[in-house]
Amino acid sequence: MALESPPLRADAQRNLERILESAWVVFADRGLDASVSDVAERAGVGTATIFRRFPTKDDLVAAILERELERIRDHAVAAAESDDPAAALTEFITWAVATFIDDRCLCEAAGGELFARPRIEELFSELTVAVEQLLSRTQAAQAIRNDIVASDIGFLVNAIGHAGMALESTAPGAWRRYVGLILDGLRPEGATPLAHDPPTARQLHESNAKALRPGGSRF
Amino acid sequence: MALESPPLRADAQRNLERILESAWVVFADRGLDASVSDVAERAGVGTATIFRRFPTKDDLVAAILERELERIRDHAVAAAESDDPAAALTEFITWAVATFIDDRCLCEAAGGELFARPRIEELFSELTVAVEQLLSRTQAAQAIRNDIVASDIGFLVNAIGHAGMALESTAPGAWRRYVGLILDGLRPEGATPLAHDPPTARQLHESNAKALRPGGSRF
Amino acid sequence: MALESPPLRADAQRNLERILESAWVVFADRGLDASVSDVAERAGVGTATIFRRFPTKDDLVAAILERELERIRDHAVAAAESDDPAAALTEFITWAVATFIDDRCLCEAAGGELFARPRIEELFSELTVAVEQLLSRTQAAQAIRNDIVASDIGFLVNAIGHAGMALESTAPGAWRRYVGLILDGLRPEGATPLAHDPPTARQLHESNAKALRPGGSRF
Amino acid sequence: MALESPPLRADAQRNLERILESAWVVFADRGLDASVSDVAERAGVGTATIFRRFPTKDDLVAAILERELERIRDHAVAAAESDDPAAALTEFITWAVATFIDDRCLCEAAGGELFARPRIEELFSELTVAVEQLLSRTQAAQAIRNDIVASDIGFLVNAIGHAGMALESTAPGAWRRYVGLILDGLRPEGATPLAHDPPTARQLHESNAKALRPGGSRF
DNA sequence: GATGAATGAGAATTCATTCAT
DNA sequence: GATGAATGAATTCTCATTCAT
Repeated sequence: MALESPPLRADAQRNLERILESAWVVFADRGLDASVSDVAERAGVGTATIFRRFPTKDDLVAAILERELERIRDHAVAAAESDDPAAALTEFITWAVATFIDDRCLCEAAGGELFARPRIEELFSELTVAVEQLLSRTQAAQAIRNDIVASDIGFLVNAIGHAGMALESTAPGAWRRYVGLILDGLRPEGATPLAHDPPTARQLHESNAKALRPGGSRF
Repeated sequence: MALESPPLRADAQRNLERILESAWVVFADRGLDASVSDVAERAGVGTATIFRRFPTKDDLVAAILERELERIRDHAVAAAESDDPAAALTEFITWAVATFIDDRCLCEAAGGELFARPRIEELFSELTVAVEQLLSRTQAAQAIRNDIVASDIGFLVNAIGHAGMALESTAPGAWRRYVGLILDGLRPEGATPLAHDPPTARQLHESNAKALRPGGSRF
Repeated sequence: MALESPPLRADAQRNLERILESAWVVFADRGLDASVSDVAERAGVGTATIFRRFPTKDDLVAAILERELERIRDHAVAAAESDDPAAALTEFITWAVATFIDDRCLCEAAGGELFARPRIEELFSELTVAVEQLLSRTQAAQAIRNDIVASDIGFLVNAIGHAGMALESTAPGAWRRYVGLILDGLRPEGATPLAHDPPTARQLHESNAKALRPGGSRF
Repeated sequence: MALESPPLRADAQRNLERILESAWVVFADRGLDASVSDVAERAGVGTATIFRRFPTKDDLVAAILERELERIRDHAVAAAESDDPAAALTEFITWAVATFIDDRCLCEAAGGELFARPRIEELFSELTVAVEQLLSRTQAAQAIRNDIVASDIGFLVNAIGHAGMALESTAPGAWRRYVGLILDGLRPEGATPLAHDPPTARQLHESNAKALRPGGSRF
């Protein structure tokens, strides 16, 4: 993620990748309560090897989140440049929810205190800019109501993604139903005034830190 | 939580109530990661007293959930009998989301393996019946699209409630915005066909058991 | 140490005493780097039992220090009331050095950050008052130079005690030689003006916290 | 620390010097609990480079101690040849205490098992000879009591140095007060017979090995 | 019946030392 | 010859649950 002065040695690079890959699988699968030992075992390394690269468990989780957020941002940027913004918006929201559903880690960390980290804030901000642009173009095409802002999309993706994930094992794909419902609600036709201002992007990711984990890190 | 043959002694009954009350406050406030000792301390009893009534922590949490579900079911039943089903539905959804937001316990447990317990399944089933009835009457009044079923309401309340809770500390009340959006999506006007069948009530609460806690209880 | 509202149960009291006794032996013997597990093993209890009474290892060590400081204070108070203050001062210093030598724990903790705890500060302050009184009476009898204050005695006891402890295994009792030397230096005859003001009592025990453990607790 | 057959390559020599310099700074500053990695980082070398030259951390610390002891011995030798032995003795003691206070490494290692190493024993012995000579000349001038031997000076410097170091952060320079007191105690006037024979030089540095670190190396 | 004490099984994290490049 | 990566053994501390009083 960051620029390491000397490029990592070949074997270390391999291990680092195995660690990230394992952490991604383990945390996506079992959630953030999974232990670092679980990650280490899957990666075939000792726990100390992980702690060498990632001084705390939070650092490891943050690294995974960064990769995920980079993917999401990239997707949003591409969507913002699409010829058909309305279709691109629909596709982006659907894809983003699917991404949440695939990754418990993303889902559980969403809005948590990890989002206060500079790099993550930065990515989040870039993501917000891209979505804002996508929304503007869609609104210009009158394909979405005008009172919607980027943080609304963030909220809804998180909400549907989180709840949809739980449903995935017994009713796979059911989440698509709710994405459809949300999209219907976002259309300009029949829109009624909304009861509250949208949260700012900062409110969206700063909040939960205190709400969900009053005593500090959950770990 | 079946009835024990001999009715509880007066002091035991008092203790039981204090335990439930304390557990409700503590878990609603600090989430399910709060320790049993915290509950015991607030209730002014020893931990062993709690474990006598509730063999495991899960049993205690389940008892709380039952009480919450009873309240929600009662509210739904009343709504189902309202003279103005459309208004009653709106009010019920709003109230239910607010209830989720007020109660971290409900929020964190929603859809988890605790929902597989018989008594909770039963309550859930009663709740489903009431909501189904409320929906039918609203649909008869053409105030809501016809492809919506009770489990959809359950899903959406859970989704908005969970995500809204996290937002509550920095953007209090912002969740009302999303309730409004959902309600717009539920209106018959401009509805587009949905991509997937709704989950069954059973799917809605059975699923997450495995999805969220593959390794058994989180505790 | 503190006043517990309900007196401990008989077995718990026994365990608590075994824990304190074991901790005293282990820390006195092997120093503060000894692990809590070592203490637990010697006490015949699990580590969690120790952490139940003493939330952190520091708390356990502090409890031991309190007991030691109480003994030292009591001794000082008795000395201050002696009929022969000069003899009492000599005896007190000798006894205090011997106490240091017997207890690595006292020796290593002396002046550390544990001394910032209220109860320990309080005991230290009481000790200081008693020594001050003992000194005044001895000075009135012209048996000790007038420029000596209580913190000087504290410093010297600590210095000779610490260095003497190391010597104890190969030259047992050799420390008495240096107590004698110090006492000669404290006599009024031939005293030359001292190069520096004495530290205050606070300086004496506040200092080392930062000097010796810049990164926080040593543990 | 014997001479390796082939003289070191130029770069290796440079590295060795940087390691020693860094270790001296780091250990003097942060104490012996500082990690080998810290030393390596400051030296700009890998940890393995350190362990190539110094098979264990103790070996590295010993190397530092040797350099310090060499300095102290040199100072003592110079003092022993002074024209004014009494003044030279005072100056030497003062300087030695200051040296202890400046160097946590020296202070923490003093008397520990590292002093059992041949090269350190040798240096210690040379130091003892020089101090003995300085003492003899001072005693001949009747400027110091006759019952004082070199190991006494060692003990006292260690004692005042160690305790003084802790005081340095809040009462800088206060140690000079105690050097003065000690010097008063060393004067022939008013000397009373001492209670114990002096330790031998060997006792002075062999002892602590067992006293302070019964379980082997602290590291 | 009720209590608080005891515990065992982890969890994160650190560090001296060894090994592959 | 030098490097940084890897590791295993410790250490402090937590918590659901069981037991003795």
